[in-house]
Amino acid sequence: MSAPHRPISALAEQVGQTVTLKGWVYNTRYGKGLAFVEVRDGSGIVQVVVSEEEVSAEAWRAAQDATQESALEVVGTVVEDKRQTGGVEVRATDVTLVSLAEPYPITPKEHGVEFLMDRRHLWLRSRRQWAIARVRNRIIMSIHAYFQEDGFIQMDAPILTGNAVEGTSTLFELDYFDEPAYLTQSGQLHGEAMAMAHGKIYTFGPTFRAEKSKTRRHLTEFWMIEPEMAFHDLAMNMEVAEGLLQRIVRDALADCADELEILERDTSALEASTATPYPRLSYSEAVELLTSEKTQEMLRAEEADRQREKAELEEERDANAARYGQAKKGEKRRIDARRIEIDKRLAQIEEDLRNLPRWMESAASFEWGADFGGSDETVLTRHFDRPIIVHRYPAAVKAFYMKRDPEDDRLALGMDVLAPEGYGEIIGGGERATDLEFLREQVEAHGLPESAFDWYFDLRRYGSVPHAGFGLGLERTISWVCGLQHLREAIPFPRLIGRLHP
RNA sequence: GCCUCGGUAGCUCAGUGGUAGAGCAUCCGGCUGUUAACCGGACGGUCGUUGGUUCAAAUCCAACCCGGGGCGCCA
Repeated sequence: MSAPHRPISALAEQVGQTVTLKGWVYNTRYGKGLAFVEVRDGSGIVQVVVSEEEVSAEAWRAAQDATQESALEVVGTVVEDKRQTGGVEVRATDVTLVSLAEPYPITPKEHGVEFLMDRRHLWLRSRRQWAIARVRNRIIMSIHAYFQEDGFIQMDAPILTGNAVEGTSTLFELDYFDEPAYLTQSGQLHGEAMAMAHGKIYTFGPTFRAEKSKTRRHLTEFWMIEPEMAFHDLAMNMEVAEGLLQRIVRDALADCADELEILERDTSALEASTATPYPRLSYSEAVELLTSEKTQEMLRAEEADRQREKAELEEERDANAARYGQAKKGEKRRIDARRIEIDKRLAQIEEDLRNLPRWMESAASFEWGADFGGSDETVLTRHFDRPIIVHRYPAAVKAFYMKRDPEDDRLALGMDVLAPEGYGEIIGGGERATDLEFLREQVEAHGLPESAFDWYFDLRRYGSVPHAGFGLGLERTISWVCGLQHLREAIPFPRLIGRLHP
């Protein structure tokens, strides 16, 4: 039986004690008679110092052999050292190699997206991916806590379904004992049935969309949280959504400070989202803001900002290039690294400069009745420092089950929550129609097969009540909180068009 | 489906018609405290594929394959 070992995250409380660590080699550095081995164990990373004079020949050999990601068992003394992250290091008295790793493909240097995605199973070990997974876990727990503490019951909607909910999205079709079946694109309709049994429920499960989207905001398989509440109207629905996001951000800021620092997240940008209320704009108000001179001014200012930043970066790049020839090696590496950064940022600025005129055009020419495009949503959110709730959309652009606004029949009581900083729609939902005849008409008008909805119509026959709910996209929420550039980092094994492996 | 950018060493990239390059990784040697350690050396290439232009193609042209980003759609 092997010795009991301690998690690295607990070492700070064990200064002066002898401990046993089990983990993997994250990085190594060597001096004469001295080896520095960074060990990670899933809970954290610590530097182990191995001195040739202080350990056996076998242990010294093991430290020399330890390639990146080799598995190790280390016995040593915890020593305070303020230079280290975590404030401690371990002075080894014994090192045993559990397994020697072959040359590891993911080095501590830069890698491209395709290379890393092909090795996603290994990439998960990297510090940044580790931090994202921990924030994901924190967010999941916050969601459960928020609902559980408020009397919601977690229930599961089926993943295999016989019909498309909204009739618009492209679904993954499969063969179900010679019948066509689909992977669910939403658990909402079943959620409504469960809410009529329990009052307040939420589902937490995978969702599938077969759209051939190639953007940083789309996955073909993602996780969605869908609360559904009986005796709730649109205003109450907004309060639930707002409270949920507030809880998620508060918990992440309170409990994931280290992770967000690893991710270099600007947490001050998240602070505003811990305070409610979040601004509520009706669709019509949003259209007014979108087409306003204020929006044009904001976008012009943004364009000028980009131009200025572009000029500054180009100047810095040229200055670096000029002194590159005489620079020493270490300096050259710094310049190279900085140039990669500058080039990346410049590419983004070029893209923004191409996009901004189109955004201005799209915003200015927007006409009441249309659905917002991605850029319109982004433009709207730039006026605010926290999520905004847009409600009462034209019925024509929303799903068949939405309740109409009693004060304006052109409108549906739907709502979208748009995250700040360009993260877009993270919540979509609304108040559901309660009238059987209205729903029948809508199903027909949308060209959907009435037979598929017989059970759904029953919910309006037997005790139909006002009710509402929404869907929260987990990965989009994680991306926002973590400040990610792409949704694919927010889930352990992302499924995208052209990506089913590993 | 459309638009756009890209594919050069294991990795990240430079190389715009004239003998294929750098840093890192790997291996060897050096250095008692390193933080993407550093210093010296070695190893490492059908320049995505096919065809064309040319005395000569990584470089120019065409088609195709693969990937990034954007639009539409949406969480």
